[in-house]
Amino acid sequence: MGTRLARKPQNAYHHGDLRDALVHAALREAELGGPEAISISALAKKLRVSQPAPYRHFADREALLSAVAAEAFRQFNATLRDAINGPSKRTKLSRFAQAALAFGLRRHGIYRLMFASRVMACSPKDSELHSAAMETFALLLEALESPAVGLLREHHALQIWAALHGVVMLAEQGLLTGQLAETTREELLDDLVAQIKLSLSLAIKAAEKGR
Amino acid sequence: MGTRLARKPQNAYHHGDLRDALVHAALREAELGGPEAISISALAKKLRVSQPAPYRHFADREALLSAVAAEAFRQFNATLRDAINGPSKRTKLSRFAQAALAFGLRRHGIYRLMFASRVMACSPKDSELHSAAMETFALLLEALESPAVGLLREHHALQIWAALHGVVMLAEQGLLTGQLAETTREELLDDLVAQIKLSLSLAIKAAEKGR
DNA sequence: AGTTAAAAGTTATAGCCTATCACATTACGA
DNA sequence: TCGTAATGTGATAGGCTATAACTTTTAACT
Repeated sequence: MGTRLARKPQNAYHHGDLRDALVHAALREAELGGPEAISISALAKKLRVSQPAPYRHFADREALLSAVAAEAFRQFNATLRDAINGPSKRTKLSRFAQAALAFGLRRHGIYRLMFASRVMACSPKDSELHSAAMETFALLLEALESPAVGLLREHHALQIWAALHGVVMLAEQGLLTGQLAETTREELLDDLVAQIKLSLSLAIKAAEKGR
Repeated sequence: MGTRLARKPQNAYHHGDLRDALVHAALREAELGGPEAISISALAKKLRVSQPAPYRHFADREALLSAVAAEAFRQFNATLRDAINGPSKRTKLSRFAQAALAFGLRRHGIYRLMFASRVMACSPKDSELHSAAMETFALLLEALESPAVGLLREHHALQIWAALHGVVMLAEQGLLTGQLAETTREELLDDLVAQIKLSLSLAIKAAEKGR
């Protein structure tokens, strides 16, 4: 599927499915250059459409970025779901972590777009972006496989989430390239998961003793 | 010190210290709007200088951002150093973590600039930016107060660094505002520090047993 | 089927931004 | 003191976002 053709009308005037075509073309751009590589006018040119046409579908550039980020989150979620459900000797959480790291490094332009804070911060709670991101969190909770409930469970999920995100961000910036080789990254992650699992079990024991 | 005046020449033609003035004015802009709020021409206007003048001091916008990020790292480092050396009942590491989180949240525009990956990735190893960031890492190592040596020490430092960075990033994006209140953040951090300390001591014991 | 309003696309244009060119002025070392 | 490097200026090219006014389809209602 090369140029993402229109569905019904091949007539010159109406593109047919410009909105979708824009999102996917933008995703391809971001793949390499990150969010700042997305230019509305460049996309219009590439899709053989007049420069202001995209504004029929998106209020402004931010709105497009938001839609692209939402799509990226959906792909991210699909990957994570596969990792969780797929077979492995390791724990679900470990598979989740490795998959997230791999996604973040392999598709780092997109990953950066997903977490470009303005996009997340400016989009309202009911947006598709927000709900897609929430689903990611739900997947993490699922991967956690913890008997803990309520706040404790969420608390630990957040810790893992933060640590994971931090590793990806640092790895992308080459801050992990000091004396530490690339192989260290996966090791680092496994350590991290093991460590959090440990402290999680300790916390649960403490909580049980408490009540 | 309002407008960051020239040092010697008050004559209209030469500004005197335009480079420095640009960096600090840009830092003020980024304080609110992050890296994307920095516009060379806007800065030139604000400093009463012609629009192309900044290009005498910076090859392009990226170069300016890089210099600004370096200055931001220096301020970050100063804050962290104070936190480490200052008095507190808590551990050095805890103080370090709390200070880093506070900086990241209070000055989140700047923090985002510091870790805007293109800036870091594109700047060469010998740049002032890179060395400033390395000093941050050195401070973390100092705060760690661990008897561990070599790779193990660095390994744990990286884990903390990543987790900390992750928490800041997530907090900035409001991803921590679900059911979890703001007070949870500090708690989260302390848990995180405690947990890492724990696993660190375990790892050291294991290493000692190993040799 | 015919009319009409909404949806989706077009050309033209304004305004901001980056960046480069050629030229002017000042600072400072030989 | 003389000249060159450093620093600043006006002019200009080109890209991008965004809006306005106009045109062409689509499809919805009678």
